[in-house]
Amino acid sequence: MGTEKKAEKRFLYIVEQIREIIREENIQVGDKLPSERTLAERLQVGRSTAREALRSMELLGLIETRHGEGTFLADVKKHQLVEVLARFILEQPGALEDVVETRRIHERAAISTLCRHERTAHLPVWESFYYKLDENESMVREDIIREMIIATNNRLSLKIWFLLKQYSSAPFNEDVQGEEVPLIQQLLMAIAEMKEEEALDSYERWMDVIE
Amino acid sequence: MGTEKKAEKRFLYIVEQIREIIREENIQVGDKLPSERTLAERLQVGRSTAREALRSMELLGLIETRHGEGTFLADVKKHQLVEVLARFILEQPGALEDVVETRRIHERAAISTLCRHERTAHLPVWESFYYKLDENESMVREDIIREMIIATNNRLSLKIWFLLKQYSSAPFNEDVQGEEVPLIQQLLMAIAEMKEEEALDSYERWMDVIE
DNA sequence: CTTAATTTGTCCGTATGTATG
DNA sequence: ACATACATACGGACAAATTAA
Repeated sequence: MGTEKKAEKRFLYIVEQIREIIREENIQVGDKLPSERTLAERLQVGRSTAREALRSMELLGLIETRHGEGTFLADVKKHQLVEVLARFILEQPGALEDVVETRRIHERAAISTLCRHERTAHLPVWESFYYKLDENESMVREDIIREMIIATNNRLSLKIWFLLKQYSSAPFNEDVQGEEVPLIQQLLMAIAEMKEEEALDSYERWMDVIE
Repeated sequence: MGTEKKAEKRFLYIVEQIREIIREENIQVGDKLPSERTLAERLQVGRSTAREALRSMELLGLIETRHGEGTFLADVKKHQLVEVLARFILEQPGALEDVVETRRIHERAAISTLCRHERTAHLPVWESFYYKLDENESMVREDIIREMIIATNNRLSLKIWFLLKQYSSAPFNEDVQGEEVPLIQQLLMAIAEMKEEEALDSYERWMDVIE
């Protein structure tokens, strides 16, 4: 009753159960999870089994364990999984291109969405970006694109983008450089004017420059 | 020498070690890894510790373990991490709309890509679909769209789409019904003629009908 | 079909290092 | 300094599944 789900793997089931506990107890980011022994007892499994589930979640960056202190719900931005998985992915030919292309899919989609709605096309952020670029203020690429995806209000797309960004070799966390400035300004202007095609075109030329 | 990396966490270090073994022994996708006991002995750790590392890798989709049989190197393209992350995201309110929209993002991107390349725009599959629809043969929606994404040759996008499809409420596995037929035919025709805008427009109207 | 060996799945007891009060 | 709570780690034991003889 209630817990009748059939999971092929037990520890995957435990991961599910821990997720449920997090939800039921309304555990927020940074909060402490029940201890290993408590979890094991509550879920009616051995400590090793509970530990295997916890370790898996840790490698994914979902939780954070501190020796002698406890287990805590992690901020997703910890992304410990990235370094581990990136190495695996990079060893496979052709995979990196897929990652970059998929990242771009989400970026293009965000730009299209912005251009198609009055509200998102005229957010004060875009003007603010425009003037910062004009005044040669230091700006990071990923901040601009992140704002765009955030504005679309699709958190899943944002999450996927955030993940793919880490796999991308592109220097996304670097400052905007010389010849990019006018291209980004064109992009911002096109969004404000709701000219979708022009915006996407500026975007493509921007990407051609930095990669 | 060689293994002088300082890992805060032991099991992360073990994950690295296992990776090295995979590389050194030239273990290919589908091949069997050394048994847990062998690994533990080779890496000078307890079996529990080795298991925690293996389980972490399993949750990431890097390996596959079969009870009583052994541990095998998995195809990384399975990308189980997306699935795990997605489940966490889905608990947030409004997530379902995000899923549907994100799924559409990948579908639109595929259609755009198809229209922009001679090779993908003129695949025999599209003609075959067209005539099947004409002759009122039974066709499933997801088969058509899946073929489109496969044709773009972006396996990551395909994986994400496949995942999102499962969470979508849309009856994607059902047969194509009456009024959809002409819309899909328009879509297929537009792809063959490489008319991107027309194709996307047909796609939107198709989606409006079924959801 | 039976049996034995191998391997993963699970649990427990014990010992140790670390953080907190 | 001490006690408590917790994660870390090891190794043994047995169950369950698979494979091969």
